[in-house]
Amino acid sequence: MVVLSRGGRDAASNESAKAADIDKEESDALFTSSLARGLMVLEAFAQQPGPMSLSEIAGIAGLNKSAVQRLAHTLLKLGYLERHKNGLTPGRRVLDRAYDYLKGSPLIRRSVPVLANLRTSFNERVDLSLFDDLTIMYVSRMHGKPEMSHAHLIGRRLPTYCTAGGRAIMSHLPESEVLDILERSERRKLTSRTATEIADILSLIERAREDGFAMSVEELLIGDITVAAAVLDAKGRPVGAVHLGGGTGDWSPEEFARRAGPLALTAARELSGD
Amino acid sequence: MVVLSRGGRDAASNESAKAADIDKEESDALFTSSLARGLMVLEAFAQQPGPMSLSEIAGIAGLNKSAVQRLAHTLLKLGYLERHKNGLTPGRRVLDRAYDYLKGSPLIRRSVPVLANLRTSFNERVDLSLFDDLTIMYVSRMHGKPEMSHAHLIGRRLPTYCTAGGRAIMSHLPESEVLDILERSERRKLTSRTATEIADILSLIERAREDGFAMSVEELLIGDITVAAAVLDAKGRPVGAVHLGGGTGDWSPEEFARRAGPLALTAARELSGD
DNA sequence: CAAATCGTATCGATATACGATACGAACGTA
DNA sequence: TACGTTCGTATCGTATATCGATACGATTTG
Repeated sequence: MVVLSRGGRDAASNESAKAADIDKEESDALFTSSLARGLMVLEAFAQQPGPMSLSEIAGIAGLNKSAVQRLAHTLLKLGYLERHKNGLTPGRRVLDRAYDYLKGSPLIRRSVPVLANLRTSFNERVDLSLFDDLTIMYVSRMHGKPEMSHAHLIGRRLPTYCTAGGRAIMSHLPESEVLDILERSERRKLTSRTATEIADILSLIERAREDGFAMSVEELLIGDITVAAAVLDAKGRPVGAVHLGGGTGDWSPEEFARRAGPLALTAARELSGD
Repeated sequence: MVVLSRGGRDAASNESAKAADIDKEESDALFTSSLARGLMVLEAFAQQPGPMSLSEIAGIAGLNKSAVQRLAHTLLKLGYLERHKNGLTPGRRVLDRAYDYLKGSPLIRRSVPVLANLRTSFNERVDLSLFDDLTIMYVSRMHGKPEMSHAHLIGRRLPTYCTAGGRAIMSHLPESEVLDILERSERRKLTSRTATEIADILSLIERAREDGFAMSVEELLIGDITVAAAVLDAKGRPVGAVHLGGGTGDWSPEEFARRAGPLALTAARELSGD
């Protein structure tokens, strides 16, 4: 019997917890729940970034105190947790694992020179994101003008439905899959200009399909304008996007699209076809 | 009984495996070895970044095939591993955990504007690293001139003994601790100019103690020159370093020290004392 | 000073992870 | 075509490692 309380599971993964998943896991002889529970302890810090006590972790992860005691003890010893004065925090070891991921990814490896060149020819923010269902995850950033670098950390996730990158990606997906994503997305207005109606988003995606790149003007952050083009794998499936970002103070949307769009598209094509 | 084969343990952690650790772990009722074994599966990718089969993982991690089958199955389901055509690779979930770490760290949070300003006033590479015994780990980078950005990824570790940051950090440690670090370090010549003799390194550290910052000229990479100052916690213990890097084509070591040294020191002080 | 909460330690029961084994598919070679 | 290897996957009886209730001293809080 695999004991995975609903609360803990939902807390851990925001998207992949469809209704059927739980049934699957319950009848899964190969599933090692000790490992899953240990990871739940780490995942608790997604909900509360700061230091936490064992009981707090237990509450968020949906585990009893004894389990958290043992699992945290183990993670502490292995460096995946660290002891601070106010409680436990994630440990530096997690960055080692992230490094392994980045180092092992051919896409990310190849992207370094391409993005660096892109930043040379266009002195603005350059990002690479990976497609992951309802979110896109930022994995690489080359800063443009320092005044525009609001803290974007590696591993940050943003919604697929309202980002330029997400829409560029969706423009390479079949309609049914796009609708599935949009319907499952919690489409909130992050700014007053965020497109949240499915019809509106579909027409923006259609536009992106024609242009080869997508644009988002102040939909995530006032003052920010982003253009993005999708990176495809060998089979033509979108796996990520190249983003170029600038400030509305420096650019009109039309100018930005004219200048940045083709650059993003070229770079994305260069990275495509692993 | 905690079954942790020597090979697997060593593979996983390069520094914290002192002789006593194994005895400790053997008589540790709280240690959850299933969790540890699961993490060993992930840690295998530190040795071989690319896609691996179950057997390959088993070989590197020092686990039998059945264990890897179950653990990998679990990690796969949770997103910590991904399936590629040639085998398994780390999954995007590991980047989520890294994000939690970065987001939860007050030092890293505070460093973003400071490093951005630093890059404004000094148009070269700016890094933040964290001290971790024999290595320092890079956690933040602001790129300078694109032509100088060789791929430095988040989570990369470099030796403490031969980096400017490491020596800046050691200049704030008691002599006994410095000697301990130097003696346990495998001091190799990474370039012809790498300082490897303990006496030489100690005098460089002494120099750093006087100046407030350390310098490393082509000790890691020919053509590269780095200056760094240590970031201290509230108790005055070094926790990391601010690095400024430039090219030997653009700077003489003396010029670079005169210009970059004080900037690194100021930034490091600004980040100190949490 | 009492109550709550912290981290830590102990321990018996049993659910759980273990690992040997088997099987079909895919691949490369003879 | 046939064979040998290695892959991923599935099964299962057993031993034990994990479980979770419980207890304790130290701190903190009201």
